[in-house]
Amino acid sequence: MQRLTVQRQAILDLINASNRHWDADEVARALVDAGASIGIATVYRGLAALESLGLIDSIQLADKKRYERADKAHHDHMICTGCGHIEEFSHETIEVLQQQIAAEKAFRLTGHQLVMFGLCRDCAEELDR
Amino acid sequence: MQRLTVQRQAILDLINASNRHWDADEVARALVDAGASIGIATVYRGLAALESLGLIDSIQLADKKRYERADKAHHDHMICTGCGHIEEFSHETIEVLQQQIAAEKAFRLTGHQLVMFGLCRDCAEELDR
DNA sequence: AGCGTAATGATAACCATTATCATTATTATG
DNA sequence: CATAATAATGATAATGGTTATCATTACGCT
Repeated sequence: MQRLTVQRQAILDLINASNRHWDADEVARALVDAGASIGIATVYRGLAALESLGLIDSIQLADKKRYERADKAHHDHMICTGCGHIEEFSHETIEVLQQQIAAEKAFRLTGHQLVMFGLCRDCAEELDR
Repeated sequence: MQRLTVQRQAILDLINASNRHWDADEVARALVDAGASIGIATVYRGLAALESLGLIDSIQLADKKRYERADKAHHDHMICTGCGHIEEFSHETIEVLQQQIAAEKAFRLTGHQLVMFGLCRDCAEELDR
C-alpha cells in the first residue's frame, strides 16, 4: 500500500526539478499552472506519502511545512528573515555533538532540526544603507 | 508604551513559578483556575509583549508556540515524542560553530533554534519491553 | 479632572492542515 | 479477463492555533 500515482509523480517531479523549498499551496499552484488537475487535499496527502517513502524531505517552520528534494546527506537551514531565502548547510561536528548530548541524557535520538535565523548578505546590506 | 498590567503580571508570575513550557491555552486555563479573569486574546497578547520585553522565552514547535521563563543563558531543547517531555540543554561549541557557519556565508545571525526529537529514557524502556 | 494612548475581552476571521465521504483508479486474485 | 479489495482523489467541511476587530476600560501624565 502506498501507490505512486500520476498526481504523486507530478509532485515528485516538480520538487526534484529544483532545490526550492515548497509549501503545499505553491506545489498545487505550480501543478495547476502547468496544466495538471489536482486538488489541494491530494497535494497534502501526496507530500506526506512521498516524505514517508523518503523521496522528499521537509522542514517544519513556524507557519507552514516546506518540502524539498531528498538529499543524500542530512542538512540544516539558514533562513533570511528579510527575504525568506533559505540556505542549506551541514556540519559534521554539530551532528556528532548532538549525538553525544543525547547519549549523556539517555535520550534515544531520532531526529533534529536546526534553523538559524538572520539576514542574508543582500538584506543586511540593504538595511545598512 | 508596553504596560505591565495585572494580567501580564499574572502571566509572568505563572511562568516564572516553574520551568514548564506553557502554551497559550494552558496559561489561560491556569489563570482562570486560579480565580483570575482573563481572555484568551489577552493571554496571546500578553505572552507576545512579555517575550518582546525579554521577560520570557519561547520555542516555536510544529503545532504551537510554548513559553518558558527567561533564562540567562541561551539553551536548546530535546523533546520526547513519546510523552512530550521537554528537556533543555546547552552546548557552547554548537553555538560557536553556528556563528562560524554564519560568518562563512556572510549571514547576519540573529537567532537560532535547535530541537532534538527522540525518546526519553522512560519512553525508550517502555517501548523495548 | 481630563486627554491621549494602550490594553482588555468577546468574538469573528484567518490560515494551514486534516477529516469526511462519495467517486474513481489501481492492484491483486480466482 | 473479470472482478473484488484496497487505496487515492477531489470537493468541501471541520479543526485548531493564532490574529484582527472594535467597543469598552484602564493607565499615565499634565
